[in-house]
Parts: sequence; structure tokens; C-alpha cells
Amino acid sequence: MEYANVIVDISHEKLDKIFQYRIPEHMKSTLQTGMQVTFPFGNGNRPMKGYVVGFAETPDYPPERVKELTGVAEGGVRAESQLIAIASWMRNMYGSTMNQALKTVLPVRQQVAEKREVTLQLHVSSEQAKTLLEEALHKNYRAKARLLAALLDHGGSLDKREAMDRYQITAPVIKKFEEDGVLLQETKTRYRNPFEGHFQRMHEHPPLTMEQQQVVDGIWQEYEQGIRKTYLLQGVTGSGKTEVYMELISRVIAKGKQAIVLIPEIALTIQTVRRFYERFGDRVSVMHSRLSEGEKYDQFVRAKEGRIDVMIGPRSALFTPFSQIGVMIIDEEHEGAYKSETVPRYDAREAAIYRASLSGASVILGSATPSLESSYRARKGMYGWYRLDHRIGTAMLPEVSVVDLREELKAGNRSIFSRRLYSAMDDRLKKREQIMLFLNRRGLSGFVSCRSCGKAVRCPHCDVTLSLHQDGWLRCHYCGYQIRMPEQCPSCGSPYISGFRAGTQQIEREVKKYFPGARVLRMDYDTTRTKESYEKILTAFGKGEADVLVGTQMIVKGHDFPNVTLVGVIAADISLYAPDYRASERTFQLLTQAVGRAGRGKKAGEAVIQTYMPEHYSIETAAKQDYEAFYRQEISYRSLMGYPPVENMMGIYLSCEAPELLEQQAEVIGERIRAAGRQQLQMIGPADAALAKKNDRYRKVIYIKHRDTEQLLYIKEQLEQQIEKETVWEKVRIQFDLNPFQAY
DNA sequence: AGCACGCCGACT
DNA sequence: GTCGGCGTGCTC
Repeated sequence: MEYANVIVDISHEKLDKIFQYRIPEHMKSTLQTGMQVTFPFGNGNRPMKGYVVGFAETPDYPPERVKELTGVAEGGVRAESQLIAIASWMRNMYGSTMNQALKTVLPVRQQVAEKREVTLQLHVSSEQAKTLLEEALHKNYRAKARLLAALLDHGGSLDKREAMDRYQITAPVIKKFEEDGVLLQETKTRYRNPFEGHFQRMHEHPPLTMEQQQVVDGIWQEYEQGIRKTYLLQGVTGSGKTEVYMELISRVIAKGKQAIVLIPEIALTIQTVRRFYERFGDRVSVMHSRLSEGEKYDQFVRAKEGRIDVMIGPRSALFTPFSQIGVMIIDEEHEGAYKSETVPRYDAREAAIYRASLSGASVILGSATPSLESSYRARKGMYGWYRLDHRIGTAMLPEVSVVDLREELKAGNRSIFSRRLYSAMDDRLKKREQIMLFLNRRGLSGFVSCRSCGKAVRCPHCDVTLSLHQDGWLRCHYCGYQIRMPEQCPSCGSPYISGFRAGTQQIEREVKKYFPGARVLRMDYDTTRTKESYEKILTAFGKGEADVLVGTQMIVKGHDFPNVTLVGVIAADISLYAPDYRASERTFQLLTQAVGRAGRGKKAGEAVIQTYMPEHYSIETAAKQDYEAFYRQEISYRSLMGYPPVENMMGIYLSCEAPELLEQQAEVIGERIRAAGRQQLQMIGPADAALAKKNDRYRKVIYIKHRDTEQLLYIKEQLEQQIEKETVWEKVRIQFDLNPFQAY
């Protein structure tokens, strides 16, 4: 540890890079990533502050020009320090460069310079300005004259950017004028609050139920004793987890602390936002993907300046620059959306727990169907564990029936609706009640295959099946490649080629065919591309403008439709075929949620699950709404196979345009892992990835498993060190993924 | 962002 | 000669 990598605390593109400083002897033992330090900077060696983002043994800069750090800046752990420490932790844990990690954690840094709007304001009377202009012209101060003329032209105020671009004014000129009191620089500080004025703050809220109160008391008692830990809050759908969150948040705020609430983007509806606004007024802020970059940045600035206490948002809200966090909530913690799909492939739950450890916060993981990881840890005593077993009010859990589609086929029913589902739909439509039809996944079901040779039509770039759309085109959902529906099989030339099973569009068509009077809404990635369409469809359905809502998983997350009394799952086993070890867990969660959509109001609900595998435990236990039974089966499977959470797993992903080179390098990595000779380490592969080719790059995977995460991280570090020095890896890309969610 | 350097017109 | 405005380049 001879040199420290430092970023400078000035937001300017030109300085947005890493500078290296020598570490003085007396600081070597104490200096850590994330610390705020002081150092001489620039020609005049003016004192500057910055943050340590890493270390180096040898400088990448001429050593004689490297200066020395002066010291550690006072003032405790600031928000930035915390975020930089998280970046460093993520880099180490999930594998990425420090730059990638920093970009994830400080997402607005680059945009700061462009986004800030500075106005130049004339600070003298226009008479005086004219005199100054005369004088400037006379003395041949051309830059000053240009600026004065421009200011007078624009009624005394001018955008700084415009002044610099259009009138060729440079910074020193503006600065001189400012010093002489000729003009003022005004930075726009009016931050836009995206929901301002939409909601009224309510100072009364419903009292907690006994069950809720017990949870709040339990957690709060420990908080007051100074105990900070992670809690699993397992509450059935409709049990009021949000009330518990809000009560804890308001207590934390009363102590001068802040709160972060993570929600999967999909669950971030107006209703959720409203509840928080009604409780916390404009001390709450919301992040979501529909905000512009500028609006997102504004929200972070508001947080940093202490104008808000609560931030709600998806994964990225985790990096809100609060300095004193009291509690972090992760709602629907089982959701795959918490695992990043881009490098660094961090898990927001783990990152939240790490951030909580830095800032002295407690973490609450909430779900009706907790992830296996969280359940496992709760049972091992690593997390506190609370349950909410009762729905609020009189709502009852729905009655569920499972239909074996193989039997339907035997009985000669070739439609996508079983007789059971058909008659239930018929009944609801007559009663003017609403129906949701749920298809586990788009794409998987819309493919076209040949009845002669059995081959499906695939994307030539990505090696996934193409999906047939209503307009007669076949499309790839990864890269967008499209072709017209062929007349003959591209493989064998047979004319017997056709669409197979149903996508959401086909279901919509079938509903219209069998129930001509029914009004149908469809919701999938196609219909929700545009900005507000998602909200619009849900609102329309909520108002009863349609009888049937057809959709993929997005329709089953967290929306209350009291008039829905029937939920139909078209083919429950589709998601069981996903090529990864979490397929059963995901299927159970999806089915449980889908079933939970029925009967949220006063009327009793019913769910019909159609499947080719009624005997599978995911489907059996979901039908009974029996989480415990599912957990027991699934954990024994994970234990038997050595999958997480019982053991830890790391995916090593390789991709390359040349398949031979890829094969060769995958073997190299495999050999190095074996050579590392770690005890009890299991290696799977190298093998073709689930998506063996994407965007013209071939892909291979290697998985390594070990009970101990440290051993996996050790292997990763060894590999990273070797790779750094070799040039092959410019062609063969390599990524690491700790405890992956989706198959690569 | 903010500092120093150096070019170039203007004035003693 | 030299003073000062003003553009440019650099910062470990």
C-alpha cells in the first residue's frame, strides 16, 4: 500500500477520473477505501478534498510527479464515503472494475456538469452597463464588450452555457465581472418534486392490528437497545406489511434518521406512492424509471441536502446519499429485480445489508413468499423473523383447483381453456365479475415449430426460439431480429409448420372467440412499451372497463382489484422449464401471487391452475398456499444438489465472437480453477450457456460451488489477477456472477 | 473548477 | 519595454 487512488470532490468531466497520491507513512495503517482525504492539487497546490477509491503498489503516473496526501478530512463518514465503500465492496464481491462499481453507486456524477443551469444576471443598472460597454469598446476589451452587449440584448440575464457557446466567453471573464460586482451567477436551485401537489398529507392513519403492532414492538424494542440487524417479515398477501414499514419509518425519522424503501419497479404504482405521501408529505421522494435523468438527479440532491427523510424506489434507490440511515426496507424481497443483470451483478439485498452495517441501520426484508436464502437465514437465526398470517379485514384466501391438461387432451379438448376454466369464466362473465388470465412467460409460449422434424424456428444471432406475433412476424426477444412467418420449415422444407401453444396475444384472441361479448385488455411487454400505458391499463381494468385482463407476470404483482373473483393460470409449468436451479422457486412464487389476486374484496375468490405437471411440488404447494411445505421440499433439493443457499455458487461467464478461441479459453479457466486446488470446491462445465449465442457472440459458462463464499471470492481474485496481464481477454470477455438468478 | 502561462494589443 | 486582458492547458 504505497499509493492511494483518489477521486477529486469537484463535479467536472475533466476531473472525473482517478488521481494517484503517495501515502505518508503515518497514514498507511489507517487509510481505507471510501475515506475522505485532503491533498495538494494542481499548479498552485491548492488544498483539495477527495475520496479514496482504491490502492496501488506502483503508480501509473511518472513517480517523480506524484504528490503526497496531507491527511484524512474531518467530519465523520459522509454519504459519499459510504457509497464509495459500497462500490469497493461490490467490486470485490461481484467482480467488476472500480470504475464500473463507482458508476453504479454514483450514477449522476457525469451528468452533473451538463445538467446544472447557471444564469448570468447583470448586477448594475443598464445605464451603468452601457457606460461599461463604451469603456470596454474603447479599451479594446473585446470579450468583456461581447458579454456586456449580449447581456443588454437579453434584458440583463443570460444562460451561462449560451454565453460560453454562442458569445465565446470564457470562465476568467465571467469571474472577473463577478468579482467587480458587475454580474451575479445564479444557480437554479428549484428542484422539481415529481409528485408535488398530487396528494394531501394525512395526519391520521388507521391503527395497527394486534399482529402488526407486535411486529413493530418487537423490532423497535431491539432498535432502542441499539441492536441493528436484518429481519425477515413474512406476511401473506393483504396482511398489511406496508403499515408496519411506515410505522417503523416514522419512529426512525422522529430520531432524526432517514429511511430507504426498495420496491421492485413493477410494484411502484401510484397507490404505493400515495400511501407514503399521505403519511410523510413532501419529506418523501420517489425514484422510478419514468423520471428524467435531471429529475432523478434532483431527488438525490434533495436527499443530500437533508430536504427529505424517506426515499422510495427500485434497486438504484439504495444509493441515495443519506448520511444517517435508520432503517432500510426491501419489499417483495424475493423478486429477481433485486439482482442486477449488468456488471457489477450485485444483489441489492446483500448490498443493503452491507450499507446498513456502515451506517448503523436495521434492514427489513418483506415478502409473502420469501426467497429460499432469506428463509434459510431466518431459520438459522442469522435474521430476526416475524410473521403476519392474517389478511386485513374480511378477505379470504381463494379456493384453488388444479387441472391436468393431459386429461383435457385425452378428453378431446384442444382449446387452451380447460373445461373447468371455461365454465368458471362463463359464470363470472354472467355475474359481471372480473377475470385475470395469467401466462407465466412471454416468448416461451409463442414459438413456431415443425410437426415433421420437430425443430423450432430460432434466432440466428441469439439461439432462442422466435415468437410469432399477431402481425405475422417472428421476432427475437433478445436482439429484435425479425422474419416473416415462413411457409415451409427452414430445416426440412415441410409445409406442416405452425405456432405452438399460446402467447398472450393468442389467449386474447381465444377469449374473444369463445366469449364474443367479453371486453379484454392485454398487458405484456408489447402493450406497456410506452410511458404511461402500464398504469393506464391497470387503471382501466380497476375501473371495470374490461372483464378480462390477460397478461404475463406483471399483472400479478401487488395490485388490488376487489372485483376480480377468478384467476386462471394458463400453463403453470412453463416457468418450470427455465434452465436454472431457481425455476421451482420462481414458479411457486408466481403461482402463489397469481392465486392471491383473486378474492381481494368482499366476494370469495377462485383460482384455476392449468398444468401438464400437477404432481410437481411447486404447483401442489402453491395450490394449497402452503409456503412451509414448499420450503421443506425445495431446501432438501438445494441441499442435495449443493445449490444456494445451502452452498454458494459462482457463475463465470465467457463470451467471444470466435467459437474456437472461446472453447480454448474456457478450458484455460477450468484448468486454472482445478490447479488452485481448493478443498471441497466443485466445478461444473465449461459448458455452452443457456443462451449459447447472443448478438453474434458465442457464450460459455463455468459454475463453481463451495459452502464458503470466501473460497469462491479467492478463486475469482486469482483469476482476475492472471487475466489482467494477458491480452487474449480483450477478445474473450469474462464476467463473474455470485449466486446467479438467471441462467446466462 | 481554478490556477499559471503565454500571446498580443495598448500605453509609458 | 512592460502592463493587462484573455485564451489555453493542466491538474496525480
